[in-house]
Amino acid sequence: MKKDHVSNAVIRRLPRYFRHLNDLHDAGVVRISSSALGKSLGATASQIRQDLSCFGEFGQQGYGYNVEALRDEIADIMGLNERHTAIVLGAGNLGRALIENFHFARSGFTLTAAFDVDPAIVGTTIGSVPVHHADTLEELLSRGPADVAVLTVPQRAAQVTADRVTKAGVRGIWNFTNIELTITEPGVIVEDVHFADSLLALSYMISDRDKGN
Amino acid sequence: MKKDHVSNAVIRRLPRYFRHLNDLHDAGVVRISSSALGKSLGATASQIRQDLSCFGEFGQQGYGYNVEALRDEIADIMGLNERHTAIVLGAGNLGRALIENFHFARSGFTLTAAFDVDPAIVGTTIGSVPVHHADTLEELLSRGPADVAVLTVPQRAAQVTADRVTKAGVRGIWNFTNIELTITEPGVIVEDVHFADSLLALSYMISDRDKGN
DNA sequence: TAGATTGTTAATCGATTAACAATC
DNA sequence: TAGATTGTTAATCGATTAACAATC
Repeated sequence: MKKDHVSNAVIRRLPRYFRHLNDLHDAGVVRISSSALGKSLGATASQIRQDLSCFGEFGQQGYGYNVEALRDEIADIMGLNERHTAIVLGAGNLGRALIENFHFARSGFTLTAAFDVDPAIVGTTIGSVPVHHADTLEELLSRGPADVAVLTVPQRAAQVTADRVTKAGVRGIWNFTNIELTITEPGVIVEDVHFADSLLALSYMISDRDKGN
Repeated sequence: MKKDHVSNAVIRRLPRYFRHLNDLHDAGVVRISSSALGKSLGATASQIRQDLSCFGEFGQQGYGYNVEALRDEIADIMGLNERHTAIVLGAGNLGRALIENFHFARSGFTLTAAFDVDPAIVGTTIGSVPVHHADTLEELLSRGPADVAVLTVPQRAAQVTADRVTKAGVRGIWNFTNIELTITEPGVIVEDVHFADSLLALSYMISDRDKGN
């Protein structure tokens, strides 16, 4: 039974299901049961069935799930077929690395442009993505809007840039700065990729906490 | 009352507390109550007090918390003062971007070396970090071990490299590849930074799910 | 002292797991 | 048909929130 609200925990598991089903498909697996899928993912069969039931009924009693069909369903649920577009704000090291190496298309995104202020790179092309001057952001977005802005600007420019780009109609910000963004525009989603938080969590987990006791 | 097991949810919130307390400290704030802290973080006072109580008693009735002292306590809890070391495996675009831009020291880490197979960069230095040939990984780690390996190699090299480096005594892997690593060495922690998962979650959240209904 | 705020215990809420009738 | 496995309802578990006595 389709749910109208899906919890964040479920949403975060979808990409993993997708990735795993892709691997299974590539390996030639045609069908899989929730318990087999659960075993290979380190989850319970119950959880997988519950998760999927948020979106519809994709299995068949006595058979399980068709790997390819389920993968395609999950892709569709995640919006992979909606031809989302993205722009990169800040074509420094990280921005450049993402443009050159991250496969946006595999997540259903088309990278249409990058923006920077450095005269040395404005006007150039990274991969096949043109780098425009940040001053032209609003103008270019008014002509061709983008769904998501990849925020890879320096910390100090993060909030201002986020303000500009949300005002210009972007619906999501993929935030690689370590800044906690404040969004005034309603309905805009911020997805944080806080490297430092991640490394600190790892630091905690490898630390010797029992020194004293 | 100190807990011996701390839930993952709590651990993931610590870096955010730390960051926020740092900002407050920089802004000259000396003391703060759990309710004020909660308000500015978008959390309940209860949650903050519960979270902190996992590690000890850092507040004072009628007063609240000393911002600097609490920040330092949290830093210590996360292992920021343990002088952890890290190496980077794979000095391509992403590895290079991390070396040049990510402030490892702010998370308590010292970057001691990078490794790659590309003869064009082996022997060079990125920032102040020397790039060694991957063949010398075991030898160099046996002389000077590292706590964490930053895994920024190509997908196909991910599992083999993880195997090598865990065998060589690394205790944590900061995994930037999109591979689900299998770790045989006991006690090794993998912290995944799955860009694609993050972007897909964002894709889901900005998608029009009500098209049909 | 009076007011404020802690740490902790109890209550609630939500997410995960188990159980099972339905059915391929 | 018999066995397998689903989708869903119920039970359990864990995490968040509320309440409050202790006390600075």
